[in-house]
Amino acid sequence: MPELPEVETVRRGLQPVMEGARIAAVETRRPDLRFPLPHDLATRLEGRTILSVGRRAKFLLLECSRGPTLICHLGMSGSFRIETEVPGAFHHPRSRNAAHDHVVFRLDVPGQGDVSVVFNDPRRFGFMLLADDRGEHPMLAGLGVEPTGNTLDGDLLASLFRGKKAPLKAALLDQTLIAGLGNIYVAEALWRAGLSPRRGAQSLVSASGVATVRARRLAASIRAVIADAIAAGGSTLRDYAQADGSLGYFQHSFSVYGREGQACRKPGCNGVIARIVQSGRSTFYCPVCQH
DNA sequence: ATCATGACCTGTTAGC
DNA sequence: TGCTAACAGGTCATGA
Repeated sequence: MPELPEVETVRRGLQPVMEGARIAAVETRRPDLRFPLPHDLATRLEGRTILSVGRRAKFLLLECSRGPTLICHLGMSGSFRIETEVPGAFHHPRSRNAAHDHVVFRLDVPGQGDVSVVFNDPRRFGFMLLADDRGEHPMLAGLGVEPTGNTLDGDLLASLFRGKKAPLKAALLDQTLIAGLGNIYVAEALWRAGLSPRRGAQSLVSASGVATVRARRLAASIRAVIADAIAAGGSTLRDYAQADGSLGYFQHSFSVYGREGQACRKPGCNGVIARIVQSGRSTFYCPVCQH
């Protein structure tokens, strides 16, 4: 489900409640998600104060007092919801299915009293890990650059793609190169850049190793689509919702994702969006204006 | 090393 | 209407 913009949206929803809160208790309703939950999850976290709610790529990072950092990944179907003890309070769209509530954080929130943050994940592709006391973990060590901010430019993209035989689609999904893009935003970025997902990644590098105009265009497109999606609160597919229950609306801005058979939205282009499979995943693109 | 594929799970939807 | 197959935003382990 969640790519970087969705995880960032979740982070922003959790931050006002979790940051500064004391973890009173951690309840785990099953021993594992994608990986076994840390056996000492509760004992390491209970009694600690959450110092910050951060994000790296698609990982949420809860940095706690006196050491531990909880690393959370939402996988495909993970979500958090915030529950206050007020009767009749708002119902999160996913709270219907409490069978998939796997981890509950009981928090003591200054000024708000008792609040629970519940992790729900039907497919259980999500996971939670504990980093060491420096906030480091092998799962984070190999991650590439963030596509936010202005770090990612044509030159950096060219250096990442040098010698890469993989198609652009696969290279952009590679979290060790750029960290945080997923199936939706790769498709959208390539459409904005007018580049075919089938084009070899190394074709964006000139013979001398310098960024081509295509590399610059793609870097700009990636940054723009990620920034736009974050500003829109991410994309809400199916009934996925943010921690506060509200819905993102970037899905209304999709140019290619999920639009097979529909007209290309590029002004003046008469193409029809196609769907192909690359690396076992759907790729949507316009065969007319993306080369 | 690099790349593509299958596996992991459940829920929803498209199609017969 | 009901059953089945395909598909879903991610990542890891495998084998070519």
